[in-house]
Amino acid sequence: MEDEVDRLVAAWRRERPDLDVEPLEVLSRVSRLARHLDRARRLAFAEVGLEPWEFDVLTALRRAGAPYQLSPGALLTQTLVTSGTMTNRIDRLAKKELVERLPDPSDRRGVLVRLTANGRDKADESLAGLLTQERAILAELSRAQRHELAGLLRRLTGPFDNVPS
Amino acid sequence: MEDEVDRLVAAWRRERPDLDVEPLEVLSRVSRLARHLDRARRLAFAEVGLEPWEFDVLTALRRAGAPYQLSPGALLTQTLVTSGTMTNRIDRLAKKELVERLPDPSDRRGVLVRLTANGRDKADESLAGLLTQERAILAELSRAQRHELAGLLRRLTGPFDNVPS
DNA sequence: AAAATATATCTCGACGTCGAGATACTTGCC
DNA sequence: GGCAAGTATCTCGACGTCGAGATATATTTT
Repeated sequence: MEDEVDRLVAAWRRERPDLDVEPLEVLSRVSRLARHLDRARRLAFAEVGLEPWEFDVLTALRRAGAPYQLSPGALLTQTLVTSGTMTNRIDRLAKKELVERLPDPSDRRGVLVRLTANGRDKADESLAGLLTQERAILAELSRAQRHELAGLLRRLTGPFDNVPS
Repeated sequence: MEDEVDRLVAAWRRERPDLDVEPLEVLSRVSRLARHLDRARRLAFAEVGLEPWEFDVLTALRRAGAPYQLSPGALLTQTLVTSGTMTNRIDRLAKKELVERLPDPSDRRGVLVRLTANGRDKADESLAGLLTQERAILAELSRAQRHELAGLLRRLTGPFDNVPS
């Protein structure tokens, strides 16, 4: 099946036959697919009354395991947002009583963000919904193909996730 | 090489062994990689004095071929933003004299957005820079692997790009 | 040919993100 | 111990996006 990137690449080959646009075959698809996924996730989470950004924060805490707490800094590296954004997110989640802020006992500069019981329920509930939706999207591929795809993507994300930047 | 998604998946398997989180192996990597790419692109374009969103619009017009014009609606489907956003983008690009708005002669509701000579130069210049950067990221993979990866991604983007939604 | 429906674009207020700088505490070095 | 450099978080103004509604024109229906 042809997609928008096939059309995009064909257009470049016509307009700029001097350039090798092969990299776009992979990376433009990644960007566009991510955008489609954002939209789809927004719809799925609306049923649970959550925004995608709320899901990202709540599930990062949920994954940490009991007592479901992390520093804002740890949340930054997991969610790939800036510090100002995270402060704002925590404020809003605290106002909805899905998380609470505690002083870090081992570092007085620091803070710990902890999931409330309510927040934990939301996290569990929304994860199940997300997985159902993602399974439908991935039904296009066989199990072996999904594994292959995951492996190839890991080679690209690895360098980003492992530099200190 | 392990990445953040490997850690994420391992954490879920520990916390929620009852759930099958295999879909995350693919789709979380897509979302995270897209976010890394956004950041990298922002840096690359800054050298040319462009924002990523400006690149997206200018190159869509450039690809259309002479006379380098498209309707706002056509730009919407290519860039995956909403109509209000596109109006705003065109306004700002017009103020910088990279594009101009013309009435559509065949539909008086419509408008055509056309690249100026200046805008065309910017588009060409920034595309070359982007490709250089993307080639570096993709150097992790062999030519055959890149082709394989592009093919698998196409199976996922195809359904999104071909529904009338 | 009038009415109803559909389409293309724009308007505008609400919202989330960014990012540079500020603050407060900690760590390493002399 | 005291000072310099480093680190964690927060503050806040600027900016871009969203999305529902408004407007104008096209197309279809009766």
